[in-house]
Amino acid sequence: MPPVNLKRLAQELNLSIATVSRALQDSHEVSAQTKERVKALADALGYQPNAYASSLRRNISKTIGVVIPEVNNHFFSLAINGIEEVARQNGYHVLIYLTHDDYEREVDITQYLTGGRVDGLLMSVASGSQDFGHLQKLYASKPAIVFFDRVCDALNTANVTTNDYESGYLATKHLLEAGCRHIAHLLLSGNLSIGRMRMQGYQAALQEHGLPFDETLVLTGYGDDEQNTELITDLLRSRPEIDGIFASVERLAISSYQACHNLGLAIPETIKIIGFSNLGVASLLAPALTTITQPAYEIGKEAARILLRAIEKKKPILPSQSLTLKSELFARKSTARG
Amino acid sequence: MPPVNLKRLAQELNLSIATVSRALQDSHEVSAQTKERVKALADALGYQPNAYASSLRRNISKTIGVVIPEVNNHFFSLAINGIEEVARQNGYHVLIYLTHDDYEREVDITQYLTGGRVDGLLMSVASGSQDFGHLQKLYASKPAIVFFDRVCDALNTANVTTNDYESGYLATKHLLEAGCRHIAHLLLSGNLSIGRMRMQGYQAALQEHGLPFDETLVLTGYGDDEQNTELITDLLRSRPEIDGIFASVERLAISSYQACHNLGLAIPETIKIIGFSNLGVASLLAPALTTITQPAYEIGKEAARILLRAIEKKKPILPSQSLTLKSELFARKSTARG
DNA sequence: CTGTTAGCGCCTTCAT
DNA sequence: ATGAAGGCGCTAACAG
Repeated sequence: MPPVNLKRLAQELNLSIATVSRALQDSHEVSAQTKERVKALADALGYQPNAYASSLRRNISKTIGVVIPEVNNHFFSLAINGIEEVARQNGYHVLIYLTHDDYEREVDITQYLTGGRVDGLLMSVASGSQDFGHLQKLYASKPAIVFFDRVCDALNTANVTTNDYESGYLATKHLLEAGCRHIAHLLLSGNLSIGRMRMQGYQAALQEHGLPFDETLVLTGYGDDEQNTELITDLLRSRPEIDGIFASVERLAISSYQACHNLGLAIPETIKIIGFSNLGVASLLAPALTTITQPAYEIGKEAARILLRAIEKKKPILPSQSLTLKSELFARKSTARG
Repeated sequence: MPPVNLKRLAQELNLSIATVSRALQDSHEVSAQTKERVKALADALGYQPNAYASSLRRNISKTIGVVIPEVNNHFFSLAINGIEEVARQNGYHVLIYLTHDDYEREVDITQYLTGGRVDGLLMSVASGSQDFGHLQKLYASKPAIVFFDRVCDALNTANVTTNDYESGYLATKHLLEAGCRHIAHLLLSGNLSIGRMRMQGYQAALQEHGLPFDETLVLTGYGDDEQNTELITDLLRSRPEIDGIFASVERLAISSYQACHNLGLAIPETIKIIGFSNLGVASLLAPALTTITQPAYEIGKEAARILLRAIEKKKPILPSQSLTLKSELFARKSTARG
């Protein structure tokens, strides 16, 4: 059973390979009749063009890469959802790579990608990355790159982000207006642009309300959830004046919730918690926490759109194409009873 | 600036393309000295082999595809984690495709994949799929396939699953032994093997305890969470004798939790809930629900291992390589106070 | 040990 | 409207 390729089709139809190729591409310079014959046989035999031959010849792979820290995270999985959607609609394939927030892996991965395997790249940088040499090298090697959420300002390309500064500001203001006066701020280690932005918003809101910025109310968490719960529990125990918590990451909001639970502190009566969340856990808890939700799905879609447009038009991506989408604040649903 | 390919390296070194190629592959038939020279220059110029040329020539793509319903789901995202891990360790790339549990899309996707783009495939079938013609066609067209979690028995290949029947049985037994006598069972529509197995376990446990199987206690939910919460609320209102719920899917467990909350039914005093969950939400709630957790990460890893081994050895995958991993039951953590 | 040759399957001038 | 021929970058069989 010979393979089904252009040669095979050509032989069976007594045509040249070139004609068959053109017919399948709906070229104007092929008679309608021939087109029909060709397509009919192609269908019958289930012809599928060899993607690699085509890529090699045309120097286009119709494939994009997605490099993110992890997928087991509502934000990123929703983003992938959006990316896959846009890619599929445009006939693109999606390669996925996970860095696990590890700098070494990120470097490794970017090296694979230097080989023309992808036409473009969507990236959210690992929290551990301080040096961006690997990204610069990758960038120099061709593929279009769009960053989303966790961006790298060292490259001259577009970013799709959310209004992190403003969100941090609004979250804190929300707590202040609800009467909180001693608001702890929780964030993750690593020097992500995101964390910095949110924290600046937090500081701005405090300042606007004439409250001092107390560094000892800022807690930096790590990877392990249980450990974070411990840290927060300790903080709450030693600082009983704390009446509000602003968690810059969903997992820290959950840990806060559990810490309060462990200490028997009523939410929201004694302590109010507001945390970033992406249709994840925080809004399902009882009592539900107030959350700030990033439009993750839309972020993925928009980032993919910018990337694909640039690829199709063969134009470089400009920083001016960057987009900032708005996060939304969801106040706790009243836990209706009856 | 000419491109960095074998030709370029060969020219600069006054060697033939073949020798350069062999040197970069550490072939035994190249002098150590030449190897050094070649590698040095390759490094200096940042040579990266063109993946597509190599794939075309060798008819091997070092790429696998993952076809799953969705990624925004703890089970699948953990599984991808495992898959990506194993793939990366073996130098494979991972293409991802989402069906959104839609039969049409699944058919579309399997058609793309018939073109030799991937060496193998990991799949969890869409819940809507009744006809497996597309899978049979795909299977006939070459690539190795391993199913995980949601399998398709129509193909003669390996499956990686969990002990669904046993889990359903144990979950129900757990409730029975805790004193429940009227246990509702919640599952999703679609005729997935998984749902059937778990339900059978449920029935077996009831029978063993001499309780009748009451069809009116079985509720089939749909895609929308809020709607499901409504359905469950109605069920609980109209059947106040219900004292236990076995949810075959995490989202239904959450909906049950919220329905109880809405009705003011105490968990676990009035109603005990046990639900499948994958390090997701259910165990974080307060009170925490008892959960059955599938080893999703391990499932992904094992499925990928079976697949890659078969690809590397160029041997077909046999049903006898199927694996059944065990789910674990986690009783609710005592919500420690103080 | 190294070089020459011949494709993998496809697309694209150039010729007819 | 069709065909013939060359080559994308790489590998592998066959010489020497």
